[in-house]
Amino acid sequence: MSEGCKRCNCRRSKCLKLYCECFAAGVYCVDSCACVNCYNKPEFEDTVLDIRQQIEARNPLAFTPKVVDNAIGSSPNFTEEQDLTTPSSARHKRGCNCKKSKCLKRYCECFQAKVGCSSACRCEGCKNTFGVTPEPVYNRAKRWASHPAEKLDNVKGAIACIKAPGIIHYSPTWEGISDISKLTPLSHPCSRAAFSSASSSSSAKIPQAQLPSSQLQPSGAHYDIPYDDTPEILEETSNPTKVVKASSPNQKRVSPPQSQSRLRERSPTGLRSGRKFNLQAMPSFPPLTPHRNSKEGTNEIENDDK
DNA sequence: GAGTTTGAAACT
DNA sequence: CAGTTTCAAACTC
Ligand SMILES: [Zn+2]
Ligand SMILES: [Zn+2]
Ligand SMILES: [Zn+2]
Ligand SMILES: [Zn+2]
Ligand SMILES: [Zn+2]
Ligand SMILES: [Zn+2]
Repeated sequence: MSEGCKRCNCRRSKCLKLYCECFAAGVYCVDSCACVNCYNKPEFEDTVLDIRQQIEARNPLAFTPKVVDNAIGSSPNFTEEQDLTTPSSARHKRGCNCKKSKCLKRYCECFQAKVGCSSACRCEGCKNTFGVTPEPVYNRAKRWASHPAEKLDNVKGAIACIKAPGIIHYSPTWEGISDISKLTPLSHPCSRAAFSSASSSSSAKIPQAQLPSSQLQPSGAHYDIPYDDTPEILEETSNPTKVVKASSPNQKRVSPPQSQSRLRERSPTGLRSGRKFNLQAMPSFPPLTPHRNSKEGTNEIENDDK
């Protein structure tokens, strides 16, 4: 069983857009992926990183975990273990925008992540019950901040629009405020896949700068995100042998998206080669957003026709 | 397996 | 920022 867990099945994104689950997760595609024209491979590391940065520039949180657990650091409760009977205070940072699924199918990212909807969600007719009353626990309904967001449309028989737990802070995008990064409880079905936290050596932990004072920033400028989560994403392979790179056999680093004119098929356009440097022995992938490079030029990808 | 539905991501 | 298009997964048959 279990053949390799199949991953993505992209056909037109070259696995270089967030449409690709692998790319979005910050990992390279694997053999079990059924993608076509995949550039999300180590051989195209340069391109992958370049595109990643472009997307990241557009949305700094693009590669941030979509779901975060608000409970962490929430209360001084050191209970730490919440056992498995917690209502899961985790929530989707950007929320969903479901219109027809009522957040009861996997079309809904909240549902798929098994987390309750929150005020960040703009779903209609939400019936998602995750995050609330996980079980018959003696837990009183904590006041979930049910958000009145939803229009009062006709409620077909009482609705239980439960949304977000009280921890929700109203914010333009609280997605930025809580980045605790901790989630993805997904157990990787596949054997090895993402990393698991390198524990190993001690030293190193990059505390990174932290803004001591308040970081409350209502709206306004997006100077820098409040905190950058720690999205470490790595990937399988641990190639003990050597780093890829340098070798550059005959691969053509190409860059795909150069904005190919809107002509059908993205035209091959010219290539722009630039240079980028980065990387340091990465286990596998994109480091994340630890540093920001000014710009990178880049390469091009071969685009294929339709 | 093909075909439809769905909502995020991308684009305008 | 909203409207539209594109995309790949979830779902249905
Ligand atoms: Zn893909
Ligand atoms: Zn893949
Ligand atoms: Zn791929
Ligand atoms: Zn939803
Ligand atoms: Zn939701
Ligand atoms: Zn919902």
